[in-house]
Amino acid sequence: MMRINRRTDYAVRVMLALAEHPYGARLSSNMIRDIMGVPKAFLERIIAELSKAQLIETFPGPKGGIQLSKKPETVTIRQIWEAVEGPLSLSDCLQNPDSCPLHEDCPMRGCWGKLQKAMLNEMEAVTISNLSTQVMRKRTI
Amino acid sequence: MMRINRRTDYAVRVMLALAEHPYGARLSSNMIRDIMGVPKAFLERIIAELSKAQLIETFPGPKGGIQLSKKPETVTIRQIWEAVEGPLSLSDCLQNPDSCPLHEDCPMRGCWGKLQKAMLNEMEAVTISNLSTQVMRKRTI
DNA sequence: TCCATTGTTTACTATATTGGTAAGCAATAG
DNA sequence: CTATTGCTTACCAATATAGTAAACAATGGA
Repeated sequence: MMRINRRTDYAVRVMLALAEHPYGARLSSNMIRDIMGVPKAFLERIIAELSKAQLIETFPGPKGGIQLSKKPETVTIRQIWEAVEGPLSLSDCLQNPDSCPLHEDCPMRGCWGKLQKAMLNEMEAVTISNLSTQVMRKRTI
Repeated sequence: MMRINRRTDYAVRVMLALAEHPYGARLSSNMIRDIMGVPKAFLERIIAELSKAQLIETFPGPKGGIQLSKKPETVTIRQIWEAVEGPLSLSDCLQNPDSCPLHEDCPMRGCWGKLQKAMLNEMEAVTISNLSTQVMRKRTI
């Protein structure tokens, strides 16, 4: 039914929870779980993936936690997406045309290729800073 | 991993096979299977769905088959998508905000809402006529 | 030093979705 | 009447998803 992955959704929530605090603030995974309602064990794996992609820095131990590794204005949805899912590929045919049963004329490639391009453009245009200021604006009205 | 549904892909192929013949031409499901490489039994179910959505007309019996019920310039990818998958909803939160665990401030709604909008715009902009002329152009070069 | 607190890693599991098959039914042209 | 077409339903295997559990590693402070 073409839904957003729960993991991806959670990953954006994590980044957003961080973006809603002053830059450099360090949050524990328990705080994020409480703010964003993400199951603990699942959350920790997602945090590890965001860390591997260098979108966040993590610190173990008491007073440890998680913080953004770059300014929220520079973190796009696409980056978060790729951190947890890898590059978007709506169809095998797109990255590997040879595998396509309809060969080089495949009209599907144009169809899904354009759709994928539109998605990537949109995901690249939105940063977690955009999203968090939207929330702020809503809250102050 | 967010892939295009095989059913949706096949549905577009069916429509495209029809669009590549003169308007009003009637193709049997076996012909479409051969042209587009879609497994027979699966194909027939997809055809039934396209028929229910009134994108095609079907005729049983010898000399029966399938034909477009409207001009290919007026058939968009979005229509085909919705015929086999129902309306796009990247997240429950989008159609039913009350179900959202993060309530009315949910920043995810903005995020995925914009992405969904971009996808729908793109899918609405592309018709099977567009796609089939692209193929034709490619073939004649 | 030891312990509580944090993140890391791996293995496992239940459920849903996906992609597909099989078989029998219904309509119809000749 | 029969061969040819589409229609419907039930079923199945493989995979992906969402999540749990448990053992582990780092580290700051008493």
